[in-house]
This record gives sequence, C-alpha cells and structure tokens, in this order.
Amino acid sequence: MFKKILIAEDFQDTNKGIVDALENRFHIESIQEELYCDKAYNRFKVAFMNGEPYELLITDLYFKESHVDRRLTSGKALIEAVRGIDPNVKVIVNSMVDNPVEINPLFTDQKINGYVCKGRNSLNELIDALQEVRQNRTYVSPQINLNGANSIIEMDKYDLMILKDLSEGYTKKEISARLRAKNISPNSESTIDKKVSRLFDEFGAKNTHHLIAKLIKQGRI
Amino acid sequence: MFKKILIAEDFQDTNKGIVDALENRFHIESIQEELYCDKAYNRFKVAFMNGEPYELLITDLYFKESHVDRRLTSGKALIEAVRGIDPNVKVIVNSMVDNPVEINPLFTDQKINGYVCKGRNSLNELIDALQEVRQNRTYVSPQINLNGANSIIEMDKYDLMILKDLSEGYTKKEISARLRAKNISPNSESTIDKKVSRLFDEFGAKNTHHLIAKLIKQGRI
DNA sequence: GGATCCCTTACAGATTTCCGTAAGGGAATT
DNA sequence: AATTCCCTTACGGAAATCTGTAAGGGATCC
Repeated sequence: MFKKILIAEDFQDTNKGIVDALENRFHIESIQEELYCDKAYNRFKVAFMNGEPYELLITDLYFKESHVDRRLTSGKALIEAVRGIDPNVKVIVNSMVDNPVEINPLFTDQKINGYVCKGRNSLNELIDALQEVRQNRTYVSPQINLNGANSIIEMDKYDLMILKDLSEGYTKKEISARLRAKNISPNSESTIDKKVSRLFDEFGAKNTHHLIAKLIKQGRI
Repeated sequence: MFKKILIAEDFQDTNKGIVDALENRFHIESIQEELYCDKAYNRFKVAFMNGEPYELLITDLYFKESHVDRRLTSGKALIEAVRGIDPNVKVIVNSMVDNPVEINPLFTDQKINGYVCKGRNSLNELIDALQEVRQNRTYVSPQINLNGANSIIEMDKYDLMILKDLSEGYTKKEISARLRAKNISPNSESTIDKKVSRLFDEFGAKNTHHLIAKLIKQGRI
C-alpha cells in the first residue's frame, strides 16, 4: 500500500474521518492532512525536494474562502501545481460533486487516477479507490456514470464569450453588436440564439437563467 | 457531559470524523450515528419510548437523495419531528451553510441550541458547542454574524426562495403558482416582478441574468 | 457534377421579461 | 375620521427570449 499520503480537505470533521479510516484500515506510514491548498502544495514540494515524495494526493475540489491569502484556491489548481512538481504522483479526488460534466475533465485533462463522490458510503469507496489506484487502475464511485451521452461537452471560447456576456446582463442584440465590434464571426443574433439553445439541451437547462446558474456553480464562467 | 447523543449526517467521512472526535474528547456513553433522517427519527423515537431518551441531536441540514424512499428529507424536518416527540431535547446543527438568512430562523423557529458551520475548525467548535449547550447556553460558530445580517443588503427568505426558483429555470408565472401551492403569500406575479426589480437596484444588476450570476458568485444562492 | 451535411442568417409567432401606472387595503399617525 | 405610507395586485406596452421554419453558402463525399 501507499507509504506517504497527503490529504487536502478544508472541513475538519471530514478530514479527520478520512485520516482515521485510512489509518485503521491500512496502517500507512505517513498520512498528512492539510486544510489549505497552498499548505498542501508547500508540503508536497518540500517532501519532493528532500527525496521523500508523497505517493498519493487525496484532495477535495472546492475550498472555503478565508482571511488567509490564497494562491491556490481549488483542488483543480492544486492538482496542476503538484503535477508540475511530480507528474507521476497519483491523485484521488474526494468531493461532493456528482455531475459527470464536471468530473470527466478531471480524468481527461488533469489525469486524475480516482474519483470518490462524498456520500453515505464514501469512506468505503475511498478505501477501494486506494487499492485500485495502487495497482495503476482508475476508480470512480459506482453511482457516477461518466459514459452518459452528454458527459463530454465541448464548450469553446466562443460559447464562453457569449455566456460571460449574458451573465453580465448583455442582451443577445448587444452581444451581437459586441462581437461585430471585435470582428468576430459569426455574430448574428440568430446564431447566438441557436448556440445558447444548443447549450440548453447539452446541459439540461430550461432557459438562460437556469443555464447561467448551472455553469457558474460549476465554475465554468 | 451528555450521555446519549444521536448524530444525523449523510456523508460517511464527516460522520466518522465527528463520532471519533467526540469519543476521544468526552468519553460519552452512547453515540449513535445515522445516515438518513428517517432512521435517526426512528431511533430517537424507540429510545424515547423505552425510557432511555437521547439528550442531544447533532444534525446536518441537507441530505443527499437516494434510492431509499424518505419521509424526512432535511435536518429542519428532522428537528421538528424529534421535537414533536421530546420538546426538550437539545439540538445542534452542523452544516456548511453560512448564510445568516438561513441560520437565523433555525434559532427563532426551530429553537435549536447551537449552530456549527462546517469548516477548518468546526470539530473544535462542535466540542465548544457541546459544552455550552450542556450548560443551557446557545452556541454559534464565531465566523457567523447573525446580527449583521441586515447590515449588508437585506435579502429575506422570501426573496431567496424566488431567486432560487429563478435560477432553476422557473418562470415568474410558475413561481407564483409554486408559492400559492405552498400557501405562501404574497404570491402574485406582479409582486414577484416588483421584488426582483428592487433587487436589480440593490445589487446593481441590469437584468435577471446578471442578478443571478452576481448572487451565485457571492454564494448567496 | 450532384447530393449531402453543417453552419450561418433571416424571419415570424408565442411566451416571458421589464417597467411604468394605478387601484385597493391595512396599519400607523395626526 | 382623515391623511399618509407601504405593500399587494392588476394591467398594458415595449423589449427580449425561445422555438420552429426556411433560405443560402461552403465543405465533403461519391
């Protein structure tokens, strides 16, 4: 089993629960917990420099804000940072997010090794995940279905620009004019309409309000 | 210290963290954990009937849905149910909610005895809360400011309900109907219009898209 | 060359939003 | 009792959104 594990999780009770469970189950030599991404990153870096690298990072996705200035504010940023130091470190994400749209890119872009969805059985799942990842396999909580038809949604820069403008209160007519002013094509009101309507289907949104709310909550806008 | 404690919390890791921490700190005779509100309620009821009532309920506010049919689906409902059995039982809520607008009614309506906001110090706060509540005092996590609720922009539960519905894609006509279905007044489309328009001014939003985006980014919805 | 597919754009109609005006009712004040 | 204030509600019109249909253009394939 892994000998050195680093845990980044900002809720103290959850953090303790994970540490206790892993220690009881595996008798791992060194489990270190951190409440902040930055502190986790520093600890990871120092250990790597000293030739005693962590073998596994278990991290949450979202961290509460705090009075402390933070450079890394999300699990995604933390993963990218530690992979910048040690591209081979294993990563398991432990979060309450259950939306495949959000989880899938973690595997394809961040190349994480496991995803555990917090819930009524997540400690047991985390233990399973450790064993799978240890043997170079990936793990995903069984209730998550990554193969869902729309799980990979391509949202390019163009779509993003429109959605950002919408969320800032511009009407589609205004957005059309803004695109023309930037010499960006296509830019007709009709096309913008179509683009947004297509996103309704892909994200399962009833209307623009719903779509904006979903995307902001997912941190995509 | 309390001798019998019941914990309702659906995340297994959090659940375990709390139980371990309390057992380490207090050596309480009986700590029982449940992952579902209904199960917690049943356990509470049986213990009360047998003349061995729980003295304290520690509960989360929101519970994940599951395949199991659930009668009680929220901490609020659970609190009301157990208070129906034993009006004097102490209650501490342990949740990630940090919005005073949502927390305040728990004290005024549900008469809870303590509120601990999940975070980087919440296990220690929970221990403090237990000691305070044990001595018939109330406890609130220090970072929560229940009095300053109005110092920012007053947004009451009613406004919140409307905005949440809007962000979920309901039209104002639908929201009007939903309010009527819940016997909540006022509920006319016109009034909802006015409420939202007032929020445009207060938050400096151009339209509903903009307002929803701002509020979600501020974590108010 | 012709058929096909996809993207852009225009347009039209139904619905919804946004905003102003105004009427009515209840509570408080004078 | 009368006035004032605030909240709720109704209504109407302009603007915006949402949805479907259709025309045109470019790229690809046979």
